[in-house]
Amino acid sequence: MARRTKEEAQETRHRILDTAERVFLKKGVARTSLADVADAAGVTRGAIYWHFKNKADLFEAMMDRVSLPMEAMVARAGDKDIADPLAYVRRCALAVLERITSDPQSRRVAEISRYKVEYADEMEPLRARHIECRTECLGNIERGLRNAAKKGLLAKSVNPRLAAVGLHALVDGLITNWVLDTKYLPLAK
Amino acid sequence: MARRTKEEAQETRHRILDTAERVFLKKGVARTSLADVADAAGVTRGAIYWHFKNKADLFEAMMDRVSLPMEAMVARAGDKDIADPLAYVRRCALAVLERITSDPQSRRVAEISRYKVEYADEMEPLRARHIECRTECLGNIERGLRNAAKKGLLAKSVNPRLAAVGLHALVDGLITNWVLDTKYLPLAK
DNA sequence: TATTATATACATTCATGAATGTATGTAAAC
DNA sequence: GTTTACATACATTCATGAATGTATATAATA
Repeated sequence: MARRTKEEAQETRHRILDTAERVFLKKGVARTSLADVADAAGVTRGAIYWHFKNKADLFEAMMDRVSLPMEAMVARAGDKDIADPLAYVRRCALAVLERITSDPQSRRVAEISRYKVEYADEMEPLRARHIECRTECLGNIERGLRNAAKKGLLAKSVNPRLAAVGLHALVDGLITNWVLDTKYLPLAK
Repeated sequence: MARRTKEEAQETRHRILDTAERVFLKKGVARTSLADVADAAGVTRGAIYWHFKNKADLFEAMMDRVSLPMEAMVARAGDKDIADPLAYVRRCALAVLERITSDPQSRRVAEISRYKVEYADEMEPLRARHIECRTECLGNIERGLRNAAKKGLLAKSVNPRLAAVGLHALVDGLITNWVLDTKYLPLAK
């Protein structure tokens, strides 16, 4: 096929990513071949190999589209200059839940990352990245809670570390279980 | 090879299951072929196909070995004749965490079920079973909390349903994250 | 401005290597 | 003698990655 203009190329790239999301969700990452994605996207494998190195690379790009913004939000929870850190942490947690439940793309990706991919072999690096991200996230929450305690906004009896771990686990568990089927109804909190 | 006695056959069956655990954990379920499992277990694929229908069947049998006992324990949380239902629920949660952290087999299977398998295609039935099990588990916890409230052991301001969902999500999240790397330290609670 | 060169954005083809399920063989247990 | 508990062999079906083809956008040049 003829060469496309740069904008058209970006368009196909995004189409491939969108399609990968849907196919991965349906068949699981391991069982979908790049031919599956290509067919569903109306291109050939050649196009995919042009834009991405391999399936792991495609997967990573797909994840980054939604996880990077989320990470950015949580990243500021530990900032010193936030007036009410406790409220910020709370809003963070709620915002993440709200986003997952309202934005279909976020929901799809969350479901894929929890039920449709195996963190082994060539996906192993993703696992490392996941751990790293979580560690950072926990650190930010902990710092936020510590700041809150300093300002007298949080009882000093609570261990910031354990509270951070607990909150994180709770949110993570809620997402994991809500994504499983939407009748689980967590939005209340 | 020569025919084995019935006990020997059961032994092979268990060996296959044990081996599958380790190989699934290492390579992920989708990427391990039955030949991989057979080689590691010192048998041929013929043996596996004799004892199990296919990979999904093998996987299910492997899961059942550890999940069935756990389910049984939680199943009694809703019983009417328990003296302190709140304490029982609490002990249940702690027992599950204790088991996962102390029993290597439970830990392996937990890690597999969370990070090394994709719930899609022929594994889809497992997803349905997972949902069903969770629903039942939530129901039991909720009943337990409701019984506790009736006995005045629990403040009536807490919504039993939401509390059950929250507790379940918390435990689930803790397991999910502890299994990721053991330095996460949840045992405190 | 017209021409040319080159990098781009794919499509097509091919070689290779699994993985699966089944069918069949076989020797010992029962 | 028959069934059991496997091993072996085979046919079929993908999936991958690389190699190659090709037409055009774009930039450089004249």
